[in-house]
Amino acid sequence: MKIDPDSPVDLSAQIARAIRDAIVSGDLRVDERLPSEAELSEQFNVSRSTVREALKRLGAQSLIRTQRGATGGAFVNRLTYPEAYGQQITTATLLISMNAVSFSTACEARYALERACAPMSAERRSADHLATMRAEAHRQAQPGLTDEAFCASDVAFHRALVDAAGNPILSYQLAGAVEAMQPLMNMITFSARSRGRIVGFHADIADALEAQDADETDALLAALARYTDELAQSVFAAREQAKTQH
Amino acid sequence: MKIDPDSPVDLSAQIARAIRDAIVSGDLRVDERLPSEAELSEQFNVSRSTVREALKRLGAQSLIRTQRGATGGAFVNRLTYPEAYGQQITTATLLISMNAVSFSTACEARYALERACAPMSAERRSADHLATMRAEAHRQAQPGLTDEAFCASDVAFHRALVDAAGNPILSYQLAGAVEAMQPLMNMITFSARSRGRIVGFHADIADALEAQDADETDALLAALARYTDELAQSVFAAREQAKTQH
DNA sequence: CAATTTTCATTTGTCAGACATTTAAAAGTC
DNA sequence: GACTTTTAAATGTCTGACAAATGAAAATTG
Repeated sequence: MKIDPDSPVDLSAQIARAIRDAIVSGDLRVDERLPSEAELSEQFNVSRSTVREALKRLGAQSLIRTQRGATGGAFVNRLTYPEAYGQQITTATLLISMNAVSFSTACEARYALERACAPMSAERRSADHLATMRAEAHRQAQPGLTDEAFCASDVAFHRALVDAAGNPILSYQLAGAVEAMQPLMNMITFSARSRGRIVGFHADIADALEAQDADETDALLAALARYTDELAQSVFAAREQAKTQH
Repeated sequence: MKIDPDSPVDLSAQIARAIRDAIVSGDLRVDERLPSEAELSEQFNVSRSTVREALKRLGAQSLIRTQRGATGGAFVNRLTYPEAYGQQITTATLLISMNAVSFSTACEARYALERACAPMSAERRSADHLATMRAEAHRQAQPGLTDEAFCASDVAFHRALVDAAGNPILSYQLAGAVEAMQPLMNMITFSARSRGRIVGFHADIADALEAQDADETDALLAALARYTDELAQSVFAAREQAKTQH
């Protein structure tokens, strides 16, 4: 762990890097306690504040957790799936919103990834996953649902579909793609008719999964992808026209 | 932006949260300058060190960047694709290494996702992508290549395949899946014979993409997935046997 | 002796004030 | 006008202090 005080890079960034490397390389094991802030500041020959700033950086990436008190300190954190999901979702959401990603691009990516799960989901789907999907489809058919609630239920449906594949790495990867679409989906107002179509797709997908029919599931997802994109395009076009007339 | 000094949550975490929310909600726009540390410490009624720790947290997530000097300060950072790739890769790598994810699970996820790209890659592949893939396949055939170099080239090949789909969101999502596999792949020693098979697959995939044959590409990727997993299983089994004999 | 309470040392969280360094704009100089 | 110097503002770092949490050891009590 070498630190260069004359580097143009902040000391706290260098220290964070050194500790991160130690974690990634396995030098520091999960749940192992790091030296106290005072010890670290002595080791690296910097002030305690600088060490603290480095530790905050690592904490923000869920690489460490800290605990106060006598036996407290900073511990190497086991990155859990929920934590990784969360990071994945915020990153993907920001990436999309800050880079003017088009609806079509995001939609294409999302459904391509979902279709990658379809064969495994069809093979391994449990009764639990099917029940969740049917419950969400039922919720979506309720009248008086706000667009936000409809989209949230849509996300829940698709997450169940992905989770049904029984591969946690896939679920983690897909979490970002599915959830990050929600802000874009929320831009659309769904008519009763379009909601009806989507719910129909969802019911058919649940049926296909129950029948363990991978090809049918894939075809339905492809059709749903096409319909979603067409719907969005027509909504955007209508909005554009209203603007020019106005 | 409300801060509660009596909350069990650290003040710096609360402040980071408040600023992050302002960024995500669009209250703070890209490249907009945040108030100076002194101003923030007055606004939130905390010391400058606490504000600084909050800013370091945000910096670690690439949400802000800081600049020294008269016109310096903290600015809302536009999350670029390379930055997002990097975060995605470290998170995915740590998730796999810290949670004892099996080779089979990671391999299945990776190839399922890659196959999701295949139809688009076949349709849109450019001469550039094909050239990259052929160059990497050629490199992989060179004798005397270390296992690490072989794996690195393998990653480069597959990233070109993914990038050929021409969907940046897909590329971003797949970066994690492909790169995070590398440490696992590095655990395998590739015999000349198995390298030959893999290079053969790569050449065939490049051919199929050039011919814009999506079905053939998909079939080859599926076969490569199967071969990779079998290879890993036999390597692990051999190692296990050697251990018990020893 | 066992259970409870108290004390205490350790560690992180926060604060205040100082100085160093960087940077661009303003002021001065030729 | 072009160049140099000064200056002000901002982040980066350091020092020293106190608050708060927390578990372990010590003291107390029944």
